[in-house]
Amino acid sequence: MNSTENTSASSANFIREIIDADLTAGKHQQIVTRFPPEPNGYLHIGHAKSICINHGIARDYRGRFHLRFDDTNPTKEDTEYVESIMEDVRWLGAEWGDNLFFASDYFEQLYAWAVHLIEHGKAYVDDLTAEQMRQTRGSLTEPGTDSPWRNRSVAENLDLFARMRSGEFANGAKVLRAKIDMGHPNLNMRDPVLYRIAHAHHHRTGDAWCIYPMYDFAHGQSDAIEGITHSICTLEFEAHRPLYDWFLQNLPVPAQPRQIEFARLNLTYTVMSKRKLLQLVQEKHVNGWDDPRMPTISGLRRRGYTPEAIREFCDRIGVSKRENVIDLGLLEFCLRQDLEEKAIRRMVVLDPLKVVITNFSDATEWYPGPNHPSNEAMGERKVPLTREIFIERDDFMETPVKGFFRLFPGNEVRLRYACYITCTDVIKAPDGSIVELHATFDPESRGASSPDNRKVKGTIHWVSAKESLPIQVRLYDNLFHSETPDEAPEGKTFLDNINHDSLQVITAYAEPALADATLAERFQFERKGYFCLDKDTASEGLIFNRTTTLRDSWSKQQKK
RNA sequence: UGCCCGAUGGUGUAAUGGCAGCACAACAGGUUCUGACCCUGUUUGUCUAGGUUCAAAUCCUAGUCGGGCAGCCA
Repeated sequence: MNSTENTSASSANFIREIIDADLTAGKHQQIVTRFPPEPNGYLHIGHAKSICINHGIARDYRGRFHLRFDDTNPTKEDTEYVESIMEDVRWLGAEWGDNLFFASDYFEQLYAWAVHLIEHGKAYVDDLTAEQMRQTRGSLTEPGTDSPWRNRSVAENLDLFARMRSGEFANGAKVLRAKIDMGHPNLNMRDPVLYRIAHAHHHRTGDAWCIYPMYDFAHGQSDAIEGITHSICTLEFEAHRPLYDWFLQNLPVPAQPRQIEFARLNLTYTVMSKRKLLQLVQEKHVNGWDDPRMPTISGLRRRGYTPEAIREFCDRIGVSKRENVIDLGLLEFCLRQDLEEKAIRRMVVLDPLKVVITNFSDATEWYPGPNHPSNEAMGERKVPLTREIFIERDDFMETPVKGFFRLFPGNEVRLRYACYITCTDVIKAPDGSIVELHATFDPESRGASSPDNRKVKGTIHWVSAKESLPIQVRLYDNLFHSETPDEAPEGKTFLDNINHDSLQVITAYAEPALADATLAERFQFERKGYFCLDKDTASEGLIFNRTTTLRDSWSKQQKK
């Protein structure tokens, strides 16, 4: 059972080493992990990292994975978030089975444990205001001072705490604090607040409570109740670990979970804090939590990312305690790797330039093309060729630069799957802009190869002008033009780093077969990128999101 | 200024006293009915200074730099 040989791709990391050591020491029969979101926002790619770590460990060690909502602050939480979080975790493939929990389910037990602390002289009701408490907490360099209410009798504390629960006091009038050490070098140990009064409606417990436990008083004990063996969280909770352990040692809890911290994920060209993401949504810099430019799970999903790509990414970035900023390029690499295999190939012209094949009849000829270049099982479809077609405007250059081997006057290229054409004329508007091209095709090249096997360097995609389908395409770019949007100069904020050209909506022309697209499918518009149908399609006609572009060594070379 | 944590190519991550490896990126080539995919090759690294040791990325000491902590948020 204590298998350290992982069958999956997940690699060893310092957390797994700790678990291996604990197993070797005989501390556990089974490993139990959990993902503990607060339902106050949507999940993002950083949460995916945590989910993958926790779920991956439970899977590889044949243990259990719990989904537990840390819902101890009714003023910020909502069932809308509970639902979106469950959908996202499930979509990522982290199954929790019957192990769905809520910290609010433990409120009664937590209350009993608070009473236990009071009875043992380890907690007291304090009448200090929030402001007074801040002033007496001391500073980073100076110790705090004891509250004048610190030495109330057990009986008085018991009475007061019961009255706090019964609703006798107003918000903020009193709190329950642990009696630890106001001079402790770790600020979290300076008599931390355990319970605060909040006459607020809770999304699950309704109006049953008007006092709510703080995170510190709820988290570790919830872990203990569920038998969590390793409570994995991010670095900012490191300073809370002594307190986490203090509760476990001073309360009759059924287990002794171990907290382990790792560094959260940071990605270039994006922000990851819940507060900032919420701000982007509320101030309408994006169109909701699932805007395809958002790093939220729902945004990535709508953009066309796959759970497999995200999981592969989380696996590759590793786990450590070191601050990190991962190159967005790695996420895109994982995406392309997955989509290359899954995407159905289609031809779509995003920026059309009309070409008249002057020696072509008025008939429509249908040519077969595979749905995938190396997976025959994906089948094929037929593409209609007519006398007038559209090609990509940038696949033509009147005066070609060095190295350009697509269409230019006198040059022959292959129309993918169809035939060879040679450009004969360039038709221009009075202002000099190119409005149309004339070309001739080689009848011998039908099927996209010729009997003489002559070399045709360029192959371009195209659609029939007559038989194509206009579709709306949404082209996305990074939401921020800065690699590190959080780093704004004096007087500026991350909002000043927003890329205002991150969304471009165009009309493109697609081959007829694309009309059958479904939400579940992924497409590669050949030579242009990966795309997927957007959910808006239902009401407005076919709408596609560009998930990401293809690697493009030509344009990269041109920029030099 | 107190306590805690961290530091390996451009980025991320291995090496757990014994040849600094892998991936992404970059660069150069090959292949190609996608300038995609795929294949081959190249460049780039142990924060600094001492110490322990036959041997240090790894252990010790000091420093430097980066991060976290003073919510009745999580």
